[in-house]
Amino acid sequence: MAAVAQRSRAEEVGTRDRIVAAALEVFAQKGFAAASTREIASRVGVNHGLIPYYFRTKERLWQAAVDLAFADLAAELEAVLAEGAGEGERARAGRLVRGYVRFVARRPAFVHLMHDEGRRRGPRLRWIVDRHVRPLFERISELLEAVRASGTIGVETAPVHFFYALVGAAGLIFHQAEECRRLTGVDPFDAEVVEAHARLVEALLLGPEPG
Amino acid sequence: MAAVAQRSRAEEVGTRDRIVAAALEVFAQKGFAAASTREIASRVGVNHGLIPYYFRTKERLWQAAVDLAFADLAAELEAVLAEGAGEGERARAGRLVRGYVRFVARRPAFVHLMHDEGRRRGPRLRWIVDRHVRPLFERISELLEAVRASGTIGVETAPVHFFYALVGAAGLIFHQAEECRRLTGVDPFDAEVVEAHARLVEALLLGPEPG
DNA sequence: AGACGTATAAATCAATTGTACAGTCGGACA
DNA sequence: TGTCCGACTGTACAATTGATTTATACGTCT
Repeated sequence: MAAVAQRSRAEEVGTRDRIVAAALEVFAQKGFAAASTREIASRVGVNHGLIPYYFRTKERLWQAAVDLAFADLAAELEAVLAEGAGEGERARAGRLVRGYVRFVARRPAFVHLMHDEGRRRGPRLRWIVDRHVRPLFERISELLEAVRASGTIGVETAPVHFFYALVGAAGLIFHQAEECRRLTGVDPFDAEVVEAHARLVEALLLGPEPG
Repeated sequence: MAAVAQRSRAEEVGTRDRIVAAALEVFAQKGFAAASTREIASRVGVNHGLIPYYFRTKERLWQAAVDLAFADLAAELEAVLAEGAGEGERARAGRLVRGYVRFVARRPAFVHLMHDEGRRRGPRLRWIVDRHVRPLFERISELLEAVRASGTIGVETAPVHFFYALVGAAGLIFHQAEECRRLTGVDPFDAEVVEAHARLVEALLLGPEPG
């Protein structure tokens, strides 16, 4: 029942999971269309025939990779909001924003994936929005709405603007990290740079902390 | 010397230019790797052998398309800043931000291109940064710096953060327009939505207009 | 009118891709 | 010990790709 691989029981990770992890990296780097299942298999060091074997199609492999990325994000946000339980809305929103910035800095594959898929109509967009993005959007919108009600932010703007302004301001520097390095010499993934960006995005979106 | 096409001199546009324009669309939609020169040629209605004939390689065609996109942006920003000549730094920066938002709404191909190429090291990134992005970055940084000096914005943050926060907040909703539609039902390219987004981004980055 | 060069088309090539398939190996269980 | 089944490999195939080459048609200049 354990379904341990024949090859060497020393590796507890399981070939399938390693394929998914590699797929996330490659899909993030190249985008869905340009990513090749052969490269993914080659990174794991297995035969490329294993991909149709485990996942049937490239698309299903992609779904598994996306599930992995979003599970990671959900865990991060959960933890961040749990830490701030009992605090005011502004403080919790601040935690959320900073937590999101740190997350995309730690897992740039997530931003790459979203920037790749969010722009093309098709079954993959439908799948990712309905399964992953919508719950996230509603959760974040709720919180932003609460902060807005407390008066820090201008009143007349629809939540969708805040959402994309937040996600865009938070993520682009990491999505285009290579450009940023070439352009300014700054490495966005440097710990201090990440923190500076987190503080800036928080300040831009939520205004100065009261008190 | 006029090099008018043989086929029908009625179309003054020239096959080559029409290929470049189509290439910009296709590269923006699919990304460099996934875009096929055959589809580009097919959109124009010419044989795909014409692309190596005019441009030698796919990469050079891409460069021509990028030049076209940035020429468009430069003209827009030039016009916007000319309009605001003589105004204060805050007002000019406001014009710039709103102008940029309107531009990416009008020419989403620009954002798509940048989001695609800004993330991968390689000759295309070097080319686009050195040729197009750096002048833009310096121009915008200058203006933001001037505004910052006037005190509206927090002092301790490096320009690179503002730059990517601005570009990200301004562009993402248009880059991921399909996602936005699916997620919220809102069409980002609707004129009123564009204006609302422009106002929001201006307010977030530059603070309330003094006076 | 004839030569020439440019613009376009058609056919072709080698490389890469996702997927299908047939086989091999090794442990579990009888 | 022998059979079975899941994990894995290697090969093959059709489709698509960027690029090369060859052929054709038209305008221009002499």
